Amino acid sequence: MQRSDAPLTEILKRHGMRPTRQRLALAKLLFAGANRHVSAENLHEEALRAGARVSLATVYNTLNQFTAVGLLREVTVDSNRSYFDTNTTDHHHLYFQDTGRLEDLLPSAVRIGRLPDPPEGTTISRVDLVIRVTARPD
Amino acid sequence: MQRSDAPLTEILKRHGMRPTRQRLALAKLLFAGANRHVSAENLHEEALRAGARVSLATVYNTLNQFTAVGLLREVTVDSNRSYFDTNTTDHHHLYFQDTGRLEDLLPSAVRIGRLPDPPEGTTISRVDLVIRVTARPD
DNA sequence: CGCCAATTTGGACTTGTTCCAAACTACGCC
DNA sequence: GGCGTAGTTTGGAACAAGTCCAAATTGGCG
Repeated sequence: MQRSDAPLTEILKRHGMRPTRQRLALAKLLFAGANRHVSAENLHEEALRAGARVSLATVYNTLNQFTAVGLLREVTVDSNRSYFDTNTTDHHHLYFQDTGRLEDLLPSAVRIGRLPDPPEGTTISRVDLVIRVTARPD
Repeated sequence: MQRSDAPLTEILKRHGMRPTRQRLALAKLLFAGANRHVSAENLHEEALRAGARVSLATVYNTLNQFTAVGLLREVTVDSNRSYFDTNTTDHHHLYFQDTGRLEDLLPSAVRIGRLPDPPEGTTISRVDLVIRVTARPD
């Protein structure tokens, strides 16, 4: 936390969270570079490897809090593990079923021509499109 | 199993499964009427209510087997529960986040204009589109 | 009918995630 | 700078969905 986590600190504060050591460490891993997709276990290991002392429970808490305030988006591609995406803008996903890798697709890569109107009394909260690919057998 | 499960028996045989009492009971619930979306717990309860003695383990086995042979399709909309869809043709889903209800969308209801080419060495195995709706706050 | 491989089953187990009560810490206040 | 307190973290227990397993059962063929 020595140098220039000022922006991260600001982001946390702006969303009503105290900039604790743990949250800053995780935020740094999540938001320092390019967009990423992480699972809780996954991020926990990475944090430990990076020397941050954070419990798995806190990683779960933090991922959920970040998601609640819109810093992350949950992606549902695997029915027994949650993934979180640092890219919260409108886009789609490419999922490599063999490896579990998840990749963003620019919204421009997919054109969704028409959507049905949502049923009476409901609004569309989100449209998720996932292209699942496997290694070509050959 | 008294009357006319012949077609169901046939379907099971055709897919290399013995038409056991349990599989016939589950198949009847799944394929007797309109298309449906079920979870394991869900189908298990229903089977018990209908008087079929089936263990939860068998429900899991059967759903997985049916999926493996293409009688069912797994739908991933909730990261901590699996849903199975009796409609295995090309279509999309409407998901009511408040209630967990899942509904089919005819392929004609959504037009996907363009898909990206799959990465080198991979083939698209499936394209899943889920429209998530919530009760309109008002 | 009798046999054998396929199937079912209850219960133990695993894995992902949440809960909880106790310990810790950020931060506004004097 | 210390203090108090509400917010946070934590390890471990608890939970839930799903799989595994070895023993018991059963479908189908000869």
